[in-house]
Amino acid sequence: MKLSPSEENYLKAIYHLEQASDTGVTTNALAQRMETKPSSATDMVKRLAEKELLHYVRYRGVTLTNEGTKSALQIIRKHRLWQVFLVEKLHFHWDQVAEIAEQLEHVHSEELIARLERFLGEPDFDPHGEPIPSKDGTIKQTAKKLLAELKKNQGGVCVGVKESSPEFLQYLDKKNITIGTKIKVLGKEFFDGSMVILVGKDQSFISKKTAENLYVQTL
Amino acid sequence: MKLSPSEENYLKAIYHLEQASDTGVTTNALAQRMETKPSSATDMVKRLAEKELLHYVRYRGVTLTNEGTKSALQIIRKHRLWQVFLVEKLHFHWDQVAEIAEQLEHVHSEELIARLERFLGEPDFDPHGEPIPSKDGTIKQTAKKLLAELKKNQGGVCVGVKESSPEFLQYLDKKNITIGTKIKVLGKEFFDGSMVILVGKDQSFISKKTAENLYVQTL
DNA sequence: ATCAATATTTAGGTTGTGCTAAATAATTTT
DNA sequence: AAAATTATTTAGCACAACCTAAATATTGAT
Repeated sequence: MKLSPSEENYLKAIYHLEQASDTGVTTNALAQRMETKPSSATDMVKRLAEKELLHYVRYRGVTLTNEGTKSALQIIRKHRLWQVFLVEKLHFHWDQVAEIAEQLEHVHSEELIARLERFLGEPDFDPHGEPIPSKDGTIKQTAKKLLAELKKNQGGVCVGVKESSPEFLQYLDKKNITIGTKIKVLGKEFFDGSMVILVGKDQSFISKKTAENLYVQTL
Repeated sequence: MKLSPSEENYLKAIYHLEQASDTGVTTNALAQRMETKPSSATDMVKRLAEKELLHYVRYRGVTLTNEGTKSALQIIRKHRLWQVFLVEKLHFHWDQVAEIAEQLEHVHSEELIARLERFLGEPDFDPHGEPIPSKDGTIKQTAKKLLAELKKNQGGVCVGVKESSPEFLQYLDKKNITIGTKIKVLGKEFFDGSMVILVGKDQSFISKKTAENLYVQTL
Protein backbone atom coordinates (compact mmCIF):
# COMPACT_ATOMS: atom_id res chain seq x y z
CA MET A 1 0.00 0.00 0.00
CA LYS A 2 1.32 3.43 -0.94
CA LEU A 3 1.12 5.87 1.92
CA SER A 4 1.64 9.61 2.13
CA PRO A 5 4.62 10.97 4.07
CA SER A 6 2.22 12.13 6.75
CA GLU A 7 0.59 8.72 7.09
CA GLU A 8 4.02 7.11 7.29
CA ASN A 9 5.14 9.49 10.01
CA TYR A 10 2.08 8.75 12.09
CA LEU A 11 2.60 5.00 11.75
CA LYS A 12 6.20 5.34 12.83
CA ALA A 13 5.21 7.45 15.82
CA ILE A 14 2.54 4.99 16.89
CA TYR A 15 4.98 2.10 16.59
CA HIS A 16 7.53 3.84 18.79
CA LEU A 17 4.92 4.80 21.36
CA GLU A 18 3.68 1.21 21.48
CA GLN A 19 7.23 -0.04 22.03
CA ALA A 20 7.83 2.47 24.79
CA SER A 21 4.66 1.89 26.74
CA ASP A 22 3.45 -1.61 25.93
CA THR A 23 -0.13 -0.37 26.05
CA GLY A 24 -2.40 1.18 23.46
CA VAL A 25 -1.50 4.63 22.23
CA THR A 26 -3.73 7.53 23.24
CA THR A 27 -4.67 10.35 20.93
CA ASN A 28 -3.02 12.87 23.19
CA ALA A 29 0.30 11.04 23.32
CA LEU A 30 0.25 10.70 19.57
CA ALA A 31 -0.56 14.36 19.00
CA GLN A 32 2.23 15.37 21.34
CA ARG A 33 4.73 13.14 19.61
CA MET A 34 3.70 14.48 16.21
CA GLU A 35 3.77 18.04 17.48
CA THR A 36 0.23 18.58 16.34
CA LYS A 37 -3.23 19.00 17.85
CA PRO A 38 -5.25 16.08 19.22
CA SER A 39 -7.99 16.83 16.69
CA SER A 40 -5.55 16.37 13.84
CA ALA A 41 -4.36 13.10 15.30
CA THR A 42 -7.95 11.92 15.49
CA ASP A 43 -8.44 12.75 11.82
CA MET A 44 -5.39 10.80 10.77
CA VAL A 45 -6.13 7.88 13.03
CA LYS A 46 -9.53 7.50 11.40
CA ARG A 47 -7.96 7.38 7.96
CA LEU A 48 -5.39 4.79 9.03
CA ALA A 49 -8.12 2.71 10.65
CA GLU A 50 -10.03 2.90 7.37
CA LYS A 51 -6.98 1.40 5.69
CA GLU A 52 -6.84 -1.29 8.36
CA LEU A 53 -3.39 -0.30 9.51
CA LEU A 54 -4.58 0.10 13.06
CA HIS A 55 -7.46 -0.64 15.41
CA TYR A 56 -9.17 2.45 16.68
CA VAL A 57 -11.79 2.67 19.41
CA ARG A 58 -13.20 6.10 20.09
CA TYR A 59 -11.88 7.61 23.28
CA ARG A 60 -9.74 4.50 23.82
CA GLY A 61 -6.76 5.03 21.54
CA VAL A 62 -5.15 2.84 18.89
CA THR A 63 -3.03 -0.25 18.38
CA LEU A 64 -1.35 -1.18 15.12
CA THR A 65 -2.63 -4.17 13.16
CA ASN A 66 -0.11 -6.66 11.79
CA GLU A 67 -0.23 -4.79 8.50
CA GLY A 68 0.37 -1.53 10.30
CA THR A 69 3.30 -2.89 12.27
CA LYS A 70 4.82 -4.26 9.08
CA SER A 71 4.48 -0.88 7.38
CA ALA A 72 5.97 0.95 10.34
CA LEU A 73 8.96 -1.40 10.40
CA GLN A 74 9.61 -0.83 6.72
CA ILE A 75 9.69 2.92 7.25
CA ILE A 76 12.01 2.56 10.23
CA ARG A 77 14.17 0.27 8.11
CA LYS A 78 14.49 2.92 5.43
CA HIS A 79 15.19 5.62 7.97
CA ARG A 80 18.01 3.69 9.59
CA LEU A 81 19.57 2.53 6.35
CA TRP A 82 19.68 6.11 5.12
CA GLN A 83 21.26 7.14 8.41
CA VAL A 84 24.01 4.60 7.88
CA PHE A 85 24.56 5.98 4.39
CA LEU A 86 24.78 9.54 5.62
CA VAL A 87 27.28 8.74 8.35
CA GLU A 88 29.37 6.02 6.71
CA LYS A 89 29.47 7.29 3.15
CA LEU A 90 28.87 11.01 3.32
CA HIS A 91 30.66 11.39 6.67
CA PHE A 92 27.91 13.31 8.39
CA HIS A 93 28.17 13.50 12.12
CA TRP A 94 25.58 11.29 13.84
CA ASP A 95 23.74 14.24 15.31
CA GLN A 96 23.02 15.72 11.87
CA VAL A 97 21.40 12.80 10.11
CA ALA A 98 17.95 12.49 11.64
CA GLU A 99 16.37 15.40 9.80
CA ILE A 100 17.66 14.35 6.40
CA ALA A 101 16.85 10.67 6.92
CA GLU A 102 13.32 11.76 7.81
CA GLN A 103 12.95 13.05 4.27
CA LEU A 104 14.77 10.23 2.53
CA GLU A 105 12.70 7.57 4.27
CA HIS A 106 9.63 8.63 2.30
CA VAL A 107 11.11 7.92 -1.11
CA HIS A 108 9.13 5.04 -2.55
CA SER A 109 11.19 2.29 -4.17
CA GLU A 110 11.72 -1.25 -2.92
CA GLU A 111 14.57 -1.69 -5.37
CA LEU A 112 16.31 1.41 -4.07
CA ILE A 113 16.31 0.17 -0.50
CA ALA A 114 17.42 -3.31 -1.48
CA ARG A 115 20.36 -1.89 -3.40
CA LEU A 116 21.18 0.65 -0.72
CA GLU A 117 21.28 -2.11 1.87
CA ARG A 118 23.66 -4.16 -0.26
CA PHE A 119 25.80 -1.09 -0.95
CA LEU A 120 26.13 -0.45 2.77
CA GLY A 121 27.15 -4.04 3.47
CA GLU A 122 23.85 -5.10 5.01
CA PRO A 123 24.39 -3.41 8.36
CA ASP A 124 22.47 -4.63 11.40
CA PHE A 125 22.58 -1.35 13.33
CA ASP A 126 22.37 2.32 12.55
CA PRO A 127 24.79 5.01 13.76
CA HIS A 128 22.83 5.43 16.98
CA GLY A 129 23.07 1.71 17.70
CA GLU A 130 19.44 1.06 16.80
CA PRO A 131 18.73 -2.22 15.02
CA ILE A 132 17.74 -2.07 11.36
CA PRO A 133 14.64 -4.18 10.63
CA SER A 134 15.17 -6.64 7.79
CA LYS A 135 13.02 -6.67 4.69
CA ASP A 136 10.67 -9.17 6.32
CA GLY A 137 10.42 -7.14 9.51
CA THR A 138 12.68 -9.03 11.90
CA ILE A 139 14.94 -7.09 14.23
CA LYS A 140 18.30 -8.14 15.65
CA GLN A 141 18.44 -7.36 19.34
CA THR A 142 21.58 -6.08 20.97
CA ALA A 143 22.79 -7.24 24.33
CA LYS A 144 23.17 -3.62 25.15
CA LYS A 145 23.18 -2.19 28.65
CA LEU A 146 23.16 1.31 29.97
CA LEU A 147 26.62 2.44 30.97
CA ALA A 148 25.12 3.26 34.35
CA GLU A 149 24.50 -0.47 34.92
CA LEU A 150 28.19 -1.38 34.68
CA LYS A 151 30.26 -2.00 37.80
CA LYS A 152 33.77 -0.82 38.51
CA ASN A 153 36.36 -2.33 36.16
CA GLN A 154 33.72 -3.55 33.73
CA GLY A 155 34.11 -2.35 30.15
CA GLY A 156 32.16 -2.22 26.91
CA VAL A 157 31.82 -0.73 23.49
CA CYS A 158 29.50 2.20 22.92
CA VAL A 159 26.67 0.98 20.70
CA GLY A 160 24.12 3.74 20.98
CA VAL A 161 22.31 6.32 23.00
CA LYS A 162 18.95 6.51 24.71
CA GLU A 163 18.38 10.20 24.23
CA SER A 164 19.64 11.31 20.84
CA SER A 165 19.31 15.07 21.09
CA PRO A 166 21.92 17.03 19.16
CA GLU A 167 23.07 18.56 22.44
CA PHE A 168 23.79 15.19 24.00
CA LEU A 169 25.47 13.83 20.88
CA GLN A 170 27.66 16.90 20.63
CA TYR A 171 28.55 16.58 24.27
CA LEU A 172 29.59 12.96 23.70
CA ASP A 173 31.62 14.06 20.73
CA LYS A 174 33.50 16.52 22.91
CA LYS A 175 34.27 13.61 25.23
CA ASN A 176 35.49 11.62 22.21
CA ILE A 177 32.73 9.07 22.59
CA THR A 178 31.04 7.70 19.49
CA ILE A 179 29.72 4.38 18.20
CA GLY A 180 32.47 1.81 18.58
CA THR A 181 34.36 3.68 21.30
CA LYS A 182 35.72 1.37 24.00
CA ILE A 183 34.86 2.43 27.53
CA LYS A 184 35.96 1.06 30.87
CA VAL A 185 34.59 2.05 34.26
CA LEU A 186 37.48 3.06 36.50
CA GLY A 187 35.40 4.27 39.35
CA LYS A 188 31.80 4.85 40.36
CA GLU A 189 30.65 7.32 42.97
CA PHE A 190 27.95 5.88 45.21
CA PHE A 191 26.82 9.33 46.30
CA ASP A 192 25.66 10.73 42.93
CA GLY A 193 26.17 7.89 40.46
CA SER A 194 28.89 9.75 38.60
CA MET A 195 31.74 7.80 37.05
CA VAL A 196 35.35 8.06 36.10
CA ILE A 197 35.83 6.13 32.88
CA LEU A 198 38.58 5.29 30.45
CA VAL A 199 37.90 6.46 26.91
CA GLY A 200 40.63 5.17 24.63
CA LYS A 201 43.69 6.23 26.60
CA ASP A 202 42.23 9.17 28.45
CA GLN A 203 40.28 9.39 31.66
CA SER A 204 36.99 11.17 31.67
CA PHE A 205 34.42 12.16 34.23
CA ILE A 206 30.73 11.71 33.46
CA SER A 207 27.53 12.34 35.38
CA LYS A 208 24.88 9.79 36.27
CA LYS A 209 22.59 11.37 33.72
CA THR A 210 25.08 10.79 30.95
CA ALA A 211 25.73 7.21 32.06
CA GLU A 212 22.00 6.54 31.98
CA ASN A 213 21.71 7.63 28.37
CA LEU A 214 24.61 5.74 26.87
CA TYR A 215 24.30 2.14 25.73
CA VAL A 216 27.29 -0.17 25.76
CA GLN A 217 27.77 -3.75 24.70
CA THR A 218 29.68 -5.48 27.50
CA LEU A 219 32.81 -7.40 26.65
CA MET B 1 13.27 29.97 -0.54
CA LYS B 2 11.72 26.63 0.44
CA LEU B 3 9.46 25.28 -2.28
CA SER B 4 7.01 22.39 -2.35
CA PRO B 5 7.78 19.36 -4.55
CA SER B 6 5.04 20.49 -6.88
CA GLU B 7 6.43 23.99 -7.21
CA GLU B 8 9.85 22.57 -7.88
CA ASN B 9 8.55 20.29 -10.58
CA TYR B 10 6.82 23.15 -12.32
CA LEU B 11 9.97 25.25 -12.24
CA LYS B 12 11.98 22.43 -13.71
CA ALA B 13 9.45 21.90 -16.47
CA ILE B 14 9.35 25.59 -17.34
CA TYR B 15 13.13 25.71 -17.47
CA HIS B 16 13.30 22.78 -19.85
CA LEU B 17 10.56 24.18 -22.06
CA GLU B 18 12.37 27.51 -22.22
CA GLN B 19 15.58 25.77 -23.24
CA ALA B 20 13.82 23.79 -25.92
CA SER B 21 11.93 26.63 -27.53
CA ASP B 22 13.81 29.84 -26.73
CA THR B 23 10.47 31.65 -26.38
CA GLY B 24 8.13 32.16 -23.46
CA VAL B 25 6.33 29.09 -22.18
CA THR B 26 2.59 28.83 -22.76
CA THR B 27 0.16 27.50 -20.21
CA ASN B 28 -0.89 24.72 -22.53
CA ALA B 29 2.64 23.52 -23.15
CA LEU B 30 3.30 23.57 -19.44
CA ALA B 31 0.12 21.69 -18.60
CA GLN B 32 0.96 19.07 -21.20
CA ARG B 33 4.49 18.65 -19.87
CA MET B 34 3.19 18.31 -16.32
CA GLU B 35 0.46 15.93 -17.42
CA THR B 36 -2.15 18.11 -15.82
CA LYS B 37 -4.94 20.47 -16.90
CA PRO B 38 -4.28 24.00 -18.15
CA SER B 39 -6.36 25.38 -15.30
CA SER B 40 -4.06 23.71 -12.79
CA ALA B 41 -1.03 25.13 -14.55
CA THR B 42 -2.58 28.60 -14.35
CA ASP B 43 -3.09 28.17 -10.60
CA MET B 44 0.50 27.19 -10.04
CA VAL B 45 1.89 29.83 -12.34
CA LYS B 46 0.11 32.50 -10.34
CA ARG B 47 1.65 31.23 -7.13
CA LEU B 48 5.13 31.15 -8.63
CA ALA B 49 4.66 34.66 -10.02
CA GLU B 50 3.61 35.76 -6.54
CA LYS B 51 6.95 34.43 -5.30
CA GLU B 52 8.74 36.29 -8.09
CA LEU B 53 10.17 33.14 -9.58
CA LEU B 54 8.67 33.94 -12.97
CA HIS B 55 7.04 36.68 -15.00
CA TYR B 56 3.48 35.92 -15.90
CA VAL B 57 1.27 37.85 -18.29
CA ARG B 58 -2.30 36.63 -18.61
CA TYR B 59 -2.91 34.80 -21.89
CA ARG B 60 0.75 35.35 -22.81
CA GLY B 61 2.61 32.68 -20.86
CA VAL B 62 5.59 32.81 -18.52
CA THR B 63 9.35 33.29 -18.41
CA LEU B 64 11.54 32.50 -15.43
CA THR B 65 13.11 35.36 -13.49
CA ASN B 66 16.78 35.12 -12.54
CA GLU B 67 15.69 33.79 -9.19
CA GLY B 68 13.48 31.22 -10.89
CA THR B 69 16.22 30.07 -13.21
CA LYS B 70 18.59 29.71 -10.29
CA SER B 71 16.07 27.61 -8.41
CA ALA B 72 15.38 25.43 -11.43
CA LEU B 73 19.08 24.80 -11.95
CA GLN B 74 19.50 23.75 -8.34
CA ILE B 75 16.74 21.20 -8.70
CA ILE B 76 18.21 19.87 -11.93
CA ARG B 77 21.56 19.72 -10.18
CA LYS B 78 20.11 17.54 -7.44
CA HIS B 79 18.30 15.33 -9.90
CA ARG B 80 21.41 14.63 -11.91
CA LEU B 81 23.68 14.09 -8.94
CA TRP B 82 21.24 11.53 -7.56
CA GLN B 83 21.15 9.85 -10.93
CA VAL B 84 24.92 9.50 -10.84
CA PHE B 85 24.66 7.99 -7.37
CA LEU B 86 22.02 5.50 -8.45
CA VAL B 87 23.98 4.32 -11.48
CA GLU B 88 27.56 4.52 -10.22
CA LYS B 89 27.09 3.42 -6.64
CA LEU B 90 23.92 1.36 -6.55
CA HIS B 91 24.43 -0.05 -10.05
CA PHE B 92 21.02 0.79 -11.36
CA HIS B 93 20.65 0.67 -15.09
CA TRP B 94 20.39 4.15 -16.60
CA ASP B 95 16.80 3.61 -17.72
CA GLN B 96 15.62 2.98 -14.14
CA VAL B 97 16.88 6.04 -12.37
CA ALA B 98 14.63 8.88 -13.52
CA GLU B 99 11.64 8.00 -11.37
CA ILE B 100 13.66 7.58 -8.18
CA ALA B 101 15.76 10.68 -8.79
CA GLU B 102 12.52 12.60 -9.20
CA GLN B 103 11.73 11.81 -5.59
CA LEU B 104 15.21 12.28 -4.21
CA GLU B 105 15.61 15.69 -5.83
CA HIS B 106 13.01 17.14 -3.49
CA VAL B 107 14.91 16.36 -0.31
CA HIS B 108 15.90 19.68 1.19
CA SER B 109 19.49 19.92 2.42
CA GLU B 110 22.31 21.97 0.96
CA GLU B 111 24.79 20.04 3.05
CA LEU B 112 23.52 16.73 1.72
CA ILE B 113 24.02 17.75 -1.89
CA ALA B 114 27.45 19.22 -1.22
CA ARG B 115 28.56 15.99 0.42
CA LEU B 116 26.94 13.80 -2.20
CA GLU B 117 28.75 15.72 -4.91
CA ARG B 118 32.08 15.21 -3.17
CA PHE B 119 31.33 11.54 -2.57
CA LEU B 120 30.64 11.07 -6.27
CA GLY B 121 33.90 12.76 -7.25
CA GLU B 122 32.32 15.98 -8.47
CA PRO B 123 31.03 14.61 -11.76
CA ASP B 124 30.32 17.02 -14.63
CA PHE B 125 27.75 14.85 -16.40
CA ASP B 126 24.98 12.49 -15.39
CA PRO B 127 24.49 8.95 -16.74
CA HIS B 128 22.51 10.29 -19.70
CA GLY B 129 25.35 12.65 -20.62
CA GLU B 130 23.50 15.71 -19.37
CA PRO B 131 25.64 18.35 -17.68
CA ILE B 132 25.30 18.80 -13.93
CA PRO B 133 24.88 22.46 -12.97
CA SER B 134 27.36 23.58 -10.33
CA LYS B 135 26.32 25.05 -7.00
CA ASP B 136 26.43 28.54 -8.49
CA GLY B 137 24.40 27.52 -11.51
CA THR B 138 27.01 27.24 -14.24
CA ILE B 139 26.83 24.38 -16.71
CA LYS B 140 29.68 22.69 -18.53
CA GLN B 141 28.77 22.27 -22.18
CA THR B 142 29.74 19.18 -24.12
CA ALA B 143 30.99 19.28 -27.67
CA LYS B 144 28.51 16.56 -28.33
CA LYS B 145 27.10 15.70 -31.74
CA LEU B 146 24.40 13.35 -32.89
CA LEU B 147 25.83 10.09 -34.14
CA ALA B 148 23.88 10.73 -37.34
CA GLU B 149 26.10 13.75 -38.04
CA LEU B 150 29.28 11.68 -38.20
CA LYS B 151 30.81 10.69 -41.52
CA LYS B 152 32.26 7.35 -42.51
CA ASN B 153 35.37 6.42 -40.50
CA GLN B 154 34.72 9.10 -37.90
CA GLY B 155 34.49 7.89 -34.32
CA GLY B 156 33.42 9.10 -30.91
CA VAL B 157 32.45 8.22 -27.38
CA CYS B 158 28.81 7.89 -26.43
CA VAL B 159 28.00 10.70 -24.01
CA GLY B 160 24.25 10.68 -23.92
CA VAL B 161 20.91 10.30 -25.57
CA LYS B 162 18.33 12.71 -26.93
CA GLU B 163 15.29 10.56 -26.23
CA SER B 164 15.70 8.76 -22.93
CA SER B 165 12.70 6.44 -22.94
CA PRO B 166 13.25 3.13 -21.19
CA GLU B 167 12.58 1.35 -24.49
CA PHE B 168 15.36 3.18 -26.28
CA LEU B 169 17.80 2.78 -23.41
CA GLN B 170 17.08 -0.92 -23.21
CA TYR B 171 17.57 -1.23 -26.94
CA LEU B 172 20.95 0.47 -26.64
CA ASP B 173 21.83 -1.86 -23.84
CA LYS B 174 21.12 -4.84 -26.07
CA LYS B 175 23.50 -3.33 -28.59
CA ASN B 176 26.11 -2.97 -25.82
CA ILE B 177 26.04 0.80 -26.07
CA THR B 178 26.20 2.86 -22.89
CA ILE B 179 27.86 6.05 -21.65
CA GLY B 180 31.55 5.83 -22.44
CA THR B 181 31.21 3.27 -25.23
CA LYS B 182 33.53 3.95 -28.17
CA ILE B 183 31.81 3.98 -31.52
CA LYS B 184 33.20 4.24 -35.03
CA VAL B 185 31.21 4.67 -38.22
CA LEU B 186 32.21 1.93 -40.65
CA GLY B 187 29.61 2.70 -43.26
CA LYS B 188 26.66 4.97 -43.85
CA GLU B 189 23.79 4.19 -46.21
CA PHE B 190 22.76 7.23 -48.25
CA PHE B 191 19.37 5.74 -49.02
CA ASP B 192 17.92 5.51 -45.50
CA GLY B 193 20.58 7.01 -43.25
CA SER B 194 21.29 3.68 -41.57
CA MET B 195 24.79 2.90 -40.38
CA VAL B 196 27.16 0.07 -39.77
CA ILE B 197 29.20 0.93 -36.72
CA LEU B 198 31.94 -0.60 -34.63
CA VAL B 199 31.01 -1.01 -30.98
CA GLY B 200 34.04 -2.18 -29.06
CA LYS B 201 35.14 -5.08 -31.21
CA ASP B 202 31.84 -5.98 -32.78
CA GLN B 203 30.01 -4.58 -35.76
CA SER B 204 26.47 -3.41 -35.36
CA PHE B 205 23.73 -2.13 -37.63
CA ILE B 206 21.66 0.85 -36.51
CA SER B 207 18.81 2.80 -38.08
CA LYS B 208 18.77 6.51 -38.87
CA LYS B 209 16.32 7.01 -36.01
CA THR B 210 18.72 5.49 -33.52
CA ALA B 211 21.65 7.51 -34.88
CA GLU B 212 19.61 10.68 -34.46
CA ASN B 213 19.00 10.02 -30.81
CA LEU B 214 22.50 9.16 -29.70
CA TYR B 215 25.02 11.81 -28.71
CA VAL B 216 28.74 11.21 -29.17
CA GLN B 217 31.77 13.26 -28.36
CA THR B 218 34.02 13.15 -31.42
CA LEU B 219 37.64 12.17 -30.97
C1' DA C 1 -12.77 42.59 -40.32
C1' DT C 2 -15.50 38.95 -38.88
C1' DC C 3 -16.02 34.32 -37.52
C1' DA C 4 -14.42 29.89 -36.10
C1' DA C 5 -11.14 27.42 -33.73
C1' DT C 6 -7.98 27.29 -30.08
C1' DA C 7 -5.85 28.77 -25.84
C1' DT C 8 -6.42 30.51 -21.42
C1' DT C 9 -8.62 31.95 -17.35
C1' DT C 10 -12.28 31.98 -13.86
C1' DA C 11 -15.58 29.93 -10.86
C1' DG C 12 -16.53 26.54 -8.02
C1' DG C 13 -15.84 21.72 -6.34
C1' DT C 14 -12.76 17.78 -4.09
C1' DT C 15 -9.21 15.66 -1.20
C1' DG C 16 -5.54 15.62 2.20
C1' DT C 17 -3.86 17.64 6.12
C1' DG C 18 -3.73 20.97 9.21
C1' DC C 19 -6.18 24.39 12.54
C1' DT C 20 -9.65 26.43 16.55
C1' DA C 21 -13.65 26.32 19.32
C1' DA C 22 -17.31 23.86 21.15
C1' DA C 23 -19.30 19.50 22.59
C1' DT C 24 -18.90 15.19 24.81
C1' DA C 25 -16.74 11.17 27.17
C1' DA C 26 -13.57 9.48 30.67
C1' DT C 27 -11.11 10.05 34.78
C1' DT C 28 -9.98 12.01 39.12
C1' DT C 29 -11.09 14.52 43.16
C1' DT C 30 -13.86 15.52 46.83
C1' DA D 1 -21.75 9.57 43.41
C1' DA D 2 -21.50 14.15 41.94
C1' DA D 3 -18.45 17.67 40.49
C1' DA D 4 -14.29 19.13 38.50
C1' DT D 5 -10.70 18.17 35.51
C1' DT D 6 -8.74 16.17 31.62
C1' DA D 7 -8.92 13.73 27.23
C1' DT D 8 -11.07 13.18 23.04
C1' DT D 9 -14.08 14.02 19.32
C1' DT D 10 -16.94 16.84 16.29
C1' DA D 11 -17.97 20.79 13.57
C1' DG D 12 -16.43 24.06 10.76
C1' DC D 13 -12.67 26.71 8.53
C1' DA D 14 -8.12 27.14 5.66
C1' DC D 15 -4.73 26.05 2.27
C1' DA D 16 -2.30 23.48 -1.51
C1' DA D 17 -3.04 21.14 -5.42
C1' DC D 18 -5.76 19.06 -8.23
C1' DC D 19 -10.33 18.77 -11.12
C1' DT D 20 -14.60 20.17 -14.57
C1' DA D 21 -17.47 23.38 -16.82
C1' DA D 22 -18.25 27.86 -18.33
C1' DA D 23 -16.51 32.31 -19.69
C1' DT D 24 -13.26 35.06 -22.15
C1' DA D 25 -9.22 36.21 -24.87
C1' DT D 26 -6.26 35.29 -28.85
C1' DT D 27 -5.22 33.53 -33.32
C1' DG D 28 -5.98 31.99 -37.91
C1' DA D 29 -8.96 31.50 -41.87
C1' DT D 30 -11.93 33.50 -44.96
